[in-house]
Amino acid sequence: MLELAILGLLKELPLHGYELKKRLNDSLGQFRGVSYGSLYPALARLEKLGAIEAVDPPPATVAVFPATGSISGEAAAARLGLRRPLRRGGRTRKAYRIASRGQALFAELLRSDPARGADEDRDFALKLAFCRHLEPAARLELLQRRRAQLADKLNRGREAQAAFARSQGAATDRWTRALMAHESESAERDLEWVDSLIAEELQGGTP
Amino acid sequence: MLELAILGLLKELPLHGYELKKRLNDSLGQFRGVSYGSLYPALARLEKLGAIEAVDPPPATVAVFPATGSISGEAAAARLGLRRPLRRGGRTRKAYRIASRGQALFAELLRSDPARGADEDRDFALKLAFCRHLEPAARLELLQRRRAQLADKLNRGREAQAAFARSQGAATDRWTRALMAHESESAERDLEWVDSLIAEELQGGTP
DNA sequence: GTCATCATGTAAGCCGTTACATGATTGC
DNA sequence: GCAATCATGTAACGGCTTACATGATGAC
Repeated sequence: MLELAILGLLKELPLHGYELKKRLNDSLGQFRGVSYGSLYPALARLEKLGAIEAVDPPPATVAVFPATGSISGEAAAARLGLRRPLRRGGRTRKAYRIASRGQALFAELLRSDPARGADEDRDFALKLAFCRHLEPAARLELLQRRRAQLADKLNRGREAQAAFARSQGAATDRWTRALMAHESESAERDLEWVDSLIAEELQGGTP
Repeated sequence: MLELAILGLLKELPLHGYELKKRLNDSLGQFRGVSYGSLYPALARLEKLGAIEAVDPPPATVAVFPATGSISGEAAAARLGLRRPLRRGGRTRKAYRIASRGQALFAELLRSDPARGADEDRDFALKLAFCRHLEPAARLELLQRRRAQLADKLNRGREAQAAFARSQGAATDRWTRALMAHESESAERDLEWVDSLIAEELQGGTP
């Protein structure tokens, strides 16, 4: 999952690890708490696979250099092979860009079978955040698989609720009862929401 | 987290690994997909800690022997030290019961700081499922910590939403927009729900 | 000159998954 | 006798967290 997120972010623009971590931390909610100890090894793995490659003139922070100016200067310096320590930021930055194998891997991960168990919500959220890179049919499939997943979850939830109601615990444990009811309601709402996304998708645009 | 769940289940009655897994899988939703490869080592860890101990006459499956009959027979056999292979089930079962250190560990885990990051939802759900074992003040604290956590999440979500709206992506990526909006709504509803639990708690009973 | 921030990495340890090994009992 | 289910474990592997090591730049 981390790989998918990295590839998705690098698909938009080359970034170095530190910046990547910042974006993972505050843009994709699921990666709050991702640490260098997992990010850098993940980058190393992806580089070894040939999915990403170090890009010589790391583009400066977007906000600072708005697409004009010193970037071309850095590119020129890079062409001359200077590779000098960079102005902004400490220790030499190592920016990565996505390679064509990475594009393929990204597409594959985005279509891959949904995670089973506890990660399924996050898995879907991540894929949805990048589903603009899918063609409509694949996007629809993503949504429909999620729909099935939620329907399953709802069924299991209702069964568990019913079983609990039949058991001796139900009388004394109002918290578990409340929890189960709330989880079922949440699943129902998620289901309705996914249905609305599917409906939008089928009529090809915002309603 | 697995330890807490195990202790919580063993607190009600002694169980062997296989049965424990079944209950984890279909009673506690979060442990769908927990495997023997994690369950048995967890039991071994807990046993080494002295939190649980093997109990000699493993009680037969609850539904099969409703609290009368062969259980006392097994207990008698155990007193005689027969320890013969058990009637129901294959390879000799090894049931565990919670020990007093386990009671302490359970209480400690139940009051422990909430997980940070991706696991926070599950962490809370699990603790709520066992919070009947907490005294009212500790239960209230659990709920209030969860409340703070959700308020935080909601703030971060709204910020991310606002940041996204200001960025170039908002125009083209309706899925990310929808995702963020839905996640904020979910967090709001969770917050209201926790508030209702807190209110119930403060007036000391079901409303 | 020193502190905060930027920046990259490694090492130890934990825990979880998958796959494998083993074997008893029940029902057909 | 064979398959399904019950039952317990181990081994290999992967990946994440925490903590540590290192070092440059810019602000004060």
